[in-house]
Amino acid sequence: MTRFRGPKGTDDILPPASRVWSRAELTFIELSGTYGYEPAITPIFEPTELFARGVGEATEVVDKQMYTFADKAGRSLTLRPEATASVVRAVIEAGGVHGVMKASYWGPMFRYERPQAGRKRQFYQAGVEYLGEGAPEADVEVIELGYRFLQDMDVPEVEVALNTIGDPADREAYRAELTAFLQERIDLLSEDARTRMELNPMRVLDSKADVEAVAGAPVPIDHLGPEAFAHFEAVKAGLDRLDIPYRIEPRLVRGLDYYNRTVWEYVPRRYDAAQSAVGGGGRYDQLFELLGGRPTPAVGLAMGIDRIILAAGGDELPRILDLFVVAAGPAWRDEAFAWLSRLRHAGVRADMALGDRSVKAQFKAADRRGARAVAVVGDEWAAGTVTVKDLETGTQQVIAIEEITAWIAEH
RNA sequence: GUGGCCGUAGCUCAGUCGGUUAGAGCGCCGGGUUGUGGUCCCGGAGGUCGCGGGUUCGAUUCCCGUCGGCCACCCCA
Repeated sequence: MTRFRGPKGTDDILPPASRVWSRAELTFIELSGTYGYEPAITPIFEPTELFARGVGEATEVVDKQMYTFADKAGRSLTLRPEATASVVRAVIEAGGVHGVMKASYWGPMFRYERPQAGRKRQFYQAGVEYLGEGAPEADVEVIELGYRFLQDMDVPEVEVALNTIGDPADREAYRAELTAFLQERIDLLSEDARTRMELNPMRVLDSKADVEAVAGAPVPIDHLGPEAFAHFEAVKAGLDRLDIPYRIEPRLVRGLDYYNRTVWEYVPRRYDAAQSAVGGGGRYDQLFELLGGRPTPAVGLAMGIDRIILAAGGDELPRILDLFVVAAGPAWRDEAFAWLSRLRHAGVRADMALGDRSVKAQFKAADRRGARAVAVVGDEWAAGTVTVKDLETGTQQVIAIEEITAWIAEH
């Protein structure tokens, strides 16, 4: 009998390690809720064409990283490599944005790549999309939200790498200038860079193989039209007012074609893996039109949950149980189990060890299962009392059964 | 997709210059006589030495393939 294994590049996240993931999900939902975002739940697969057009034919993601398959009717479908295209498609389909819409999402994404630490074929992103708002404060708000999320997740020393790539009209002139520059140095460029020069010359700027060749290259931030320039100035001023530290990174361009103006990434300084960005985002004012909708300004971000958990480091897991019920002997098991049920109905996070186990073994289980306290059901039950012990301090006392929730609240 | 390193208990790893009973630490289970964890002591369970093939009297050890992991490039969250 061959043992099964999970597919290459996938991770199983089991208890108790999944506690950290639950915490990340709850934290994100809570935080984005505070900023007024509500969940958008869209399919995990879409017509292949949506990503080809939305994300961009010339991007690596579309070119070679998609999980594409045909369904039984012969339709070409693709497991989503990112969520923005789906959310925008869904909103257009529902009639577009009237006023603004603030959507959040959480879930698995899929890219066919050679796996590495922090780079899985199925990975998890949490993100928000601020739709229908062109004001620079929207960019500021979204950047701040991602930054706060990383703080709440205890990722140390996060830096915001910030740039602007201007508007499409700004880029036409710039593109010609950049291409000319690259043409002069074509001998110094890597093979990758040469082919990329044709399709998407801006992407050569952040190629690690070409840092030297590209050192003096013209950069989009120096080729902004007046509106894009003013927008970027406002974004910077807004970040300053909110005390969000950032660093201008003129060569940051990002690999998804739909971005314009503001783009950024979050880079934790102490997380020195190659896959260093734990989140990123940008403005994408042309995407709605590109996908057949009305012109709608928008800005959004995506946070890489796998990488955030890696970057936060392996600290100890939180305790998840308020109370562990211990039966003083086999005679007390039924009573204890019934009481456990009542405790749970009352909202106490409680558990007990089942089966015939010694008191000692039950205490041990309480500790290992992450309980903060133990309650012993035994002879004192007849007097309407239980013995409770705080496992963190080691103190113990006898209390009335109905006082248990109050006691838990105090400990 | 390219190049490199690696794959022995649940985890981290040692080991066999090819030889018959494969080890440690941690973890897990039990015990140290009465109903008390996290420390200590004792005992126990647990291994197709990733998988397939080849060489050999004999392979976990050598060779090839394959699958998986890691690292760099690449890509991006």
